[in-house]
Amino acid sequence: MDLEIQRKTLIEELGVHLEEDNLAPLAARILATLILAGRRGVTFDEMVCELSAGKSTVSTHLDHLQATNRVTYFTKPGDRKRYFVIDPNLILNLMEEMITKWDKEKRLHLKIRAYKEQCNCEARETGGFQFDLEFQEDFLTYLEETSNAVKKFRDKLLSRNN
Amino acid sequence: MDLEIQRKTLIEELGVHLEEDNLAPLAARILATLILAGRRGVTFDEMVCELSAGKSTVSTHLDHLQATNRVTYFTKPGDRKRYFVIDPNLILNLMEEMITKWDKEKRLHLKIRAYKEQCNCEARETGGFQFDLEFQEDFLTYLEETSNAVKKFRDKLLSRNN
DNA sequence: CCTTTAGTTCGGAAATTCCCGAACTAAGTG
DNA sequence: CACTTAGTTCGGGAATTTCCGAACTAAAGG
Repeated sequence: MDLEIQRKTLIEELGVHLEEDNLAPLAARILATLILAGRRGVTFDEMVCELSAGKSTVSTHLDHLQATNRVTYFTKPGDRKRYFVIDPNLILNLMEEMITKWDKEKRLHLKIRAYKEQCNCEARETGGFQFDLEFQEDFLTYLEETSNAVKKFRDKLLSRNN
Repeated sequence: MDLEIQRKTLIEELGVHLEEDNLAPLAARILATLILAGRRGVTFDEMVCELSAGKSTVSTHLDHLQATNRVTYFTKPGDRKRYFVIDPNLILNLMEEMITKWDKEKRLHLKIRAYKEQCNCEARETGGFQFDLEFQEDFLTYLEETSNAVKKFRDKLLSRNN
C-alpha cells in the first residue's frame, strides 16, 4: 500500500525535523506518529509495535511529552487503553514557550546592559574602554517585536477559540 | 572587583540559557563571553585561560560558531592574534535561521496535509476514518504569520542598515 | 484467585556528545 | 636556523543521553 509507505516516510522526515528542538530521536518519532494519526489517537502498544521500541522507552517519552504540554490522551468507555493524541492546544503551548524563553532572554540582556553601563561609567573617569550599547538595544527590540508578533497571533487564536 | 564577579555570573547565566539552542556547554560560554566583551573582542588565548578549557576545544567550537554565522573576528595590523567578536549581523542571521526552519516546517505540513487528504479521499468510499485537517491548517497559518512577523522586522533592520 | 491487559520503575548497556592533551603546522622573531 | 606565537588536527576518554529488558503494579476478566 502506497499510502503506508508515504506515512512511514513522513514520520521519519518529520521526526528528524522535530529532533531539532531538543527531542530524543524516539520522542520525535512518537510526536510525528501522533501528528500523522490525528484525532483517532494511537495506543501505547501501537507505538511500541510501530516504532519497534521498548515499552519503557515509550512510557518515559510519553511522560515527558505530556509534562511539556505536547501530548494528551483520551479513553473510550469500556476500553482500558489510552488513545494518545497531540495536545489540542499544542500551537498555543508552543507560542507560550517561545514567549517565556524570549522574556527570560530579555531580562538577561537588560542585566547585561546594566553591567555595561556601569563599566562605562567607571571607565569614563580612567579613560578606559567604552562599551557600545547598540547591540543590546537592538537585541532588546528584536525580542520585544518578535515576542509581540507572536502574542498578537496567540490572542487571535485565543479569541477564536473563545 | 565587584564588576568582575558580575561579569562571571552573567557569563554563566547567559551560558546556561544559550545551551538551550543546541550549543555545547563550552560553546555557549564562548558566545556569552563574546557578548559580554563587546567590540573590543576576545583573543583565543584569553578564552582558553578564562574558561579554563583546552585549546582544541576552543578551536573546534570557534570553528562551529563561525560556520553558523554567530561569530567573526578582526585583526590589528602588526598583531598576529585574532580578536573574536559576535557577528555584527547576529540578529539578522538568527532571524534568517528561524525563517528557514519555519519554511522547512511549512513544506512538511503541506506534505502531511496532502497525505491526509489522499487518505480521506480513499476512505470516503469505504466509509473509513476521516482526518480532521484543522490542525494542519492552523499550524500552517501559525507558521505563516510568525514567519511574516519576523520577516517584517528583518526588513526593517535591513533598511535601517541600508 | 488466577490470568490478562496496560502500562511503570529501575538498573544498566549502548551510543553519542563533549572535551582534553599531545603532536603538529604555519607565520613571524632574533 | 632555532624559537616563540597562534593556533589546528587527531586519537582517545569521560560524561551524558538514549534506550532497553526484567521485574513490578494496578485494574479488569473469567
